[in-house]
Amino acid sequence: MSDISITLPDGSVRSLPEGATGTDLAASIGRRLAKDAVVVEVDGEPRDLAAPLPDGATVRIVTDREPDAAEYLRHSTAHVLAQAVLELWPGATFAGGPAIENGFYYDFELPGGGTFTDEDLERIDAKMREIIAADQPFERFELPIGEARELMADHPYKRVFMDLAASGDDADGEVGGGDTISFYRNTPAFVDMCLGPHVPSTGRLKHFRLTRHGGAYFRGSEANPMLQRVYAVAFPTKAELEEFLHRQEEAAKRDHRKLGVELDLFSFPEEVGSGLAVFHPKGGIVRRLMEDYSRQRHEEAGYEFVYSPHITKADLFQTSGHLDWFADGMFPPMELDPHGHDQGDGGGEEGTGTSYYLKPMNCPFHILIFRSRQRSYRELPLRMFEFGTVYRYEKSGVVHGLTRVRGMTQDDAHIFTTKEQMTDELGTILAFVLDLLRDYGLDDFYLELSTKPEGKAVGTDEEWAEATDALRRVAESMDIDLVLDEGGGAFYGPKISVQARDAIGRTWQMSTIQVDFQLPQRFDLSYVGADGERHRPIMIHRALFGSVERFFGVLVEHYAGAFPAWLAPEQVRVLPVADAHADHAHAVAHELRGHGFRVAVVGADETLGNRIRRAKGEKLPYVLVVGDDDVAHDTVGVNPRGGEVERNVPLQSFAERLAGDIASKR
RNA sequence: GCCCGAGUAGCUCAGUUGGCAGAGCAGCUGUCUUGUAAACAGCAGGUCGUCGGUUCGAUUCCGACCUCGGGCUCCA
Repeated sequence: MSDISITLPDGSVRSLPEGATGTDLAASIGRRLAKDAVVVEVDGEPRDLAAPLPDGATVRIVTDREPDAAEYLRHSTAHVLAQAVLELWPGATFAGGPAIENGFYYDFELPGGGTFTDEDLERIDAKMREIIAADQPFERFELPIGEARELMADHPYKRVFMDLAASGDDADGEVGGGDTISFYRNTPAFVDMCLGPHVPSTGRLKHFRLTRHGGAYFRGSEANPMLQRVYAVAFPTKAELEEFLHRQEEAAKRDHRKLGVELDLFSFPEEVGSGLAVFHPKGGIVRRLMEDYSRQRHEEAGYEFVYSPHITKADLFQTSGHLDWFADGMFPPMELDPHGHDQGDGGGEEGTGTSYYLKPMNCPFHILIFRSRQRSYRELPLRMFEFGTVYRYEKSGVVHGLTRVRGMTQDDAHIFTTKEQMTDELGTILAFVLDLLRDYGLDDFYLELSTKPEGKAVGTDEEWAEATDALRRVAESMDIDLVLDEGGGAFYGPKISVQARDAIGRTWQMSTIQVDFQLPQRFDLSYVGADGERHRPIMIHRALFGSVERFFGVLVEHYAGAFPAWLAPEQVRVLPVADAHADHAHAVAHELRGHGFRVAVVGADETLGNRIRRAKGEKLPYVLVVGDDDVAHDTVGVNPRGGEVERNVPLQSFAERLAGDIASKR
């Protein structure tokens, strides 16, 4: 029997008997390695450890300490989940179950259209741990498609995957492109169709937790049946699992919906309607400061401020294309004078009066402002800015806190440029947007380029390509990661969106910048060029906050409710130790208010300790305590958020410190 | 919109064979006058999400609707 030679990633070569497997290779190197091995990569292709190695291959042994091991562990654990559910619910069938970020899921159809309950998750978890304790092997085998279909006779969704793959569509990644279909058998009763690879046996799988269950359409389409999905998280080590669960708890504490109530910032009165927020006085201060600073920066950057109404006749949205492409996202129209005569202004069938719509976007109004008179190339780029409140009829299941609402205010601008100016202007806009976001405390970004949405877009391929290229060039010049979002553009043009990572690493879509060749055409916009001829301007849509509401919610979570001094509703609270110090406390407050600071005094009706505790709960930047010493020397005791108490601080030096915090936006 | 779950005091939550509704915190009134994260006492506070049904009687059982949470789809 001849030997085979295997090259390891470090370049060394090992000789093994013919037919040797990854397991053999690992064992020949070391016991520890054999124990930790999860799968092997043969010439870059992942394979089971049990598969024979081909002569001359380069082989990397993936252990559970390496980052890419988690995906294999998750996928294998998904099989255990499927086995558990199929055992617990005789007659159940299963669809797909991929590894995802931090874990995996699996979709099932339970007999009689059943659904999972929270208690079911506990039963499934217990069954999974039995399967893992039994240390069942994952045994691979392959069948021709005909036999594969027979094997999966009771599992129609698996057969759909096979049929799709046979017709060249393996978008789900369930089957692979070969002539045969691979399976993994754990027990005589449980076989799952799968590309693999898998860990050698279920005993390798330990650190998972079932987290949620819910409905999910088969293959993600509303046209398909709804299946029952179970989600789980899974990690190679217990420490990583616990770390993840801990991060989840920390994120829950930052939830802006919870903090919005606790800090008295905003609410969603049921009487008003789903997805419609009201801002309370404290939230109002934060919001006004956010908006004021934005206005100031926009003014400095050459934007002009405009205003437009909340409702308009249907014709405007007919011209803009919104009624053709965005009608699902709009509130139904108000029918005015429904029995009157058609005024000839359109917006309804003959004799049915006029329809008015709540506006879902601000762009048509800004276009009308542009078109209100003849424009010269000397005016371009013309930058119009509005805090424009728009209304969108979001489907009932998607409304979520301030991040997904039905009424929102966009910090919306539309820039009209010549074709020649477009790329420069896009670069200026992107730099402006990133700079401003940094002032709001977000400084970790990546960019996403969204291209033409097939089937729901207006305009020619050439126009789309040109606009997309311009955006790509600008994005690439920023030295920030760029990812492609195929088909994610708006109906009128491609876009760059800025994704920001917050204090605990979650990403949020913030600003969008969209190039639009379409609306200028639809509204027949023009300007007079240096040549005396009429030319078509190009329009750029951009919002920096996205919506003020969403941005507000993101900032609450980013700062965990502890706003930096420049945004804090109350920057300083002065606490007299006893009533005798009340006059001094008020004098201190008066002095600080004179500097423009937001200050309150809370008298000595309660113990000092309790008043401190309340102020800390409200996450104020500074609490000042004044007692006998401070009255005598015109000082204050400074208790800063997240810092040590300082005594006998001269009032003036505290004022300078706070002014510094505010100026630096910290 | 679809699948699942939940709505009890301002907040967090108890409340089972269907029989007059509970706690802590917050609020209000007193007392206490305090040097850095919970002083003491008292009072008040609820159409038990809404509407209908079953019942002698419904917070409790049934139905519809509204709102919220999780998931799918969608999205600023």
